[in-house]
Parts: sequence; C-alpha cells; structure tokens
Amino acid sequence: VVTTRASALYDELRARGGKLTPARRAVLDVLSAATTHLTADQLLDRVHDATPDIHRATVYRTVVFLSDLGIVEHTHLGHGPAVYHLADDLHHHLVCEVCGDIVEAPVAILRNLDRRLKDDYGFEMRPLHFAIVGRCRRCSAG
Amino acid sequence: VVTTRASALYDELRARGGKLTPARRAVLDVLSAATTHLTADQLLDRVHDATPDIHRATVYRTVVFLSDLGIVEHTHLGHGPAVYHLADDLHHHLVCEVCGDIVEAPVAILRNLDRRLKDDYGFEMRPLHFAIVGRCRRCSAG
DNA sequence: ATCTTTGCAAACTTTTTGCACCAAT
DNA sequence: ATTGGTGCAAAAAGTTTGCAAAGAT
Repeated sequence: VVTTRASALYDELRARGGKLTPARRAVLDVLSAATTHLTADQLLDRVHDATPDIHRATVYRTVVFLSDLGIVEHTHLGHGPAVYHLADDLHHHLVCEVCGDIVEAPVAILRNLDRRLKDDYGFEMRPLHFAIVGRCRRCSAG
Repeated sequence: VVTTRASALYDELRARGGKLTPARRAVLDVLSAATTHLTADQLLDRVHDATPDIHRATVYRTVVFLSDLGIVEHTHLGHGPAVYHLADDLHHHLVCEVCGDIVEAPVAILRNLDRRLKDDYGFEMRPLHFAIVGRCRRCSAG
C-alpha cells in the first residue's frame, strides 16, 4: 500500500537527486505505514513481506541514505538495536529500563532544556537521537 | 597508586559481600584515578599497566558486577562503545555529533525535566545513562 | 551511456557466554 | 572447604564494507 505520505517522500527523494529504487520505495512504504518505530530487523521483515529479495545490507544502506537526506531518523532506545522512523514523526521516548515499555512524550517537554543548553553552552541539542531512560510508573513503584 | 577513594570502594565492595580480587582492585583503581570516562578498551589498557594478565572478559564482567552494586555506571555517548565511570561522578554529557567533543554539564540542568516527567508520566528518569547529543557551539556555527 | 545501487559474503566492533581451573574468604 | 571469580576461546549481536553484477536515469 503506497500512502500519500510515502509518495510525497518519493518526490522528496527524487527532488534531492536520489534514485528511486524498489528497495528505497519499500523502506519508505514500511516506515510510512508503521505505527511504532522499527529496528533494522523489523524493517527488513516488513520490507520482505512485499519484496522478499531485498538484502539486509541494502536496508542498512537505505536508512543511512535516507538519514543523510533528512527523511529518516534513528533513535537508540537502550542497549539493543537502534530504531528507525520518519523524521517528521517527532516525539521523545521514555524507555523503562526494567520492563522495556516505551512511552512517547511530546517534544515540548524538552523546550526549556533546549533553550538553556543553547544559552548557557551554545549547544544545539538533538534530543530525539536518544531515548530518555528510567523507570516507568509501574516499575518505580515496585 | 591506591587512592583513598579507591580504598573506600574496596570496603564498600566487601561490605556488600563481594570478593576483592586483583581484577576488581585494578578496575576500581583505574576508575578512581581517571579524569575522564573510559571505554572498556581504555579501561583494559590502564588495568594492564599495573596487571597485564587480566582478561578483557574479566573487565566486562567486573563492570557489570560493580554496576549491580551501584558503584559504577556506564553512559552511551553516541554510536561507539559505552564509557564507564564511578557512580558518584555525577554530571551530564553534551556530546557533539560533529566533532565528538564532550562538554560536561551539572545535573541541575535536568531538574525541571526530571520533575515534569515524574509529575506528568510517573516516570523516574535516569538521565546519566545517556548523553545529550547535538552540536557544540563551534560546530553549530559552521 | 553513465553513474548509482544492489546482492553477496565477509569483516568488523562491542559485548556476552560455557566451561574447566583457580583463588578469596 | 566452599563459593564465586577468572582465563580462554568461541559466539553473539548489530552493523559496515569491497567487489562485481544489475538497474535507474
């Protein structure tokens, strides 16, 4: 299923001088349809549903390529693999280190910190690149 | 050189029922003397300066052991290896994704965020476990 | 026709583990 | 004496790369 969202990304990719290959199409389709962020493995599995011949290495190369174009981002949620998602899907991740549960939080929660780091340290944070690790309500109670 | 800081940690380790082995002594000595956080490789190198026979796997097992006791923490600074440091060495890390420079910032900078996540989400953050990634003053200017 | 992208297999980096031996208490 | 720690070698987990063949424009 090629969504409007995905086809807009095809255009963006071409506008930036990239070639639109089946692998790239498939990765964009999967990421556009995803309701959660996906690890490289999950991404590969879903890409395989429609296009079984695409190689794991190609998926890795594709997400690097799409990241360079600013279309895709990845986030490190903890010790395991990174997760990938479209760059317009903006929110923070609160990852529970005990149960692994992930709660999403709006970007606004970091606005003050963002300003403060900028003012005090000249540092432009890219907060989406890492999850905020801690303990969720249930696990900090226990 | 066994510092006061290190020998206090020997005591803590024993008080918790751990065995004080040469490997553990060496790791505590190195971490107590370090002025920066160390990757497992760097830690191993420095451990080898005094005790060349200690195995890489032992260093890994030792930091896990010391983390379980709350004596050591590790932080993920970016894509590379984790860095280890004593748990009493509290500050955040602002890591520049362009030049790799690390700026340390006081824990107070996250106080508001900490409270907000607690109040709004019941989430107890453990902010030291991940660096704050972004661009330093120099690199965001460029 | 050209230049990029892909598949494959292999390397790489960081960390973990099974097992037999050794050491701290 | 007993329990737990260590060295070793090998595997695991996640990701990257060199190369020759195939594909997009």
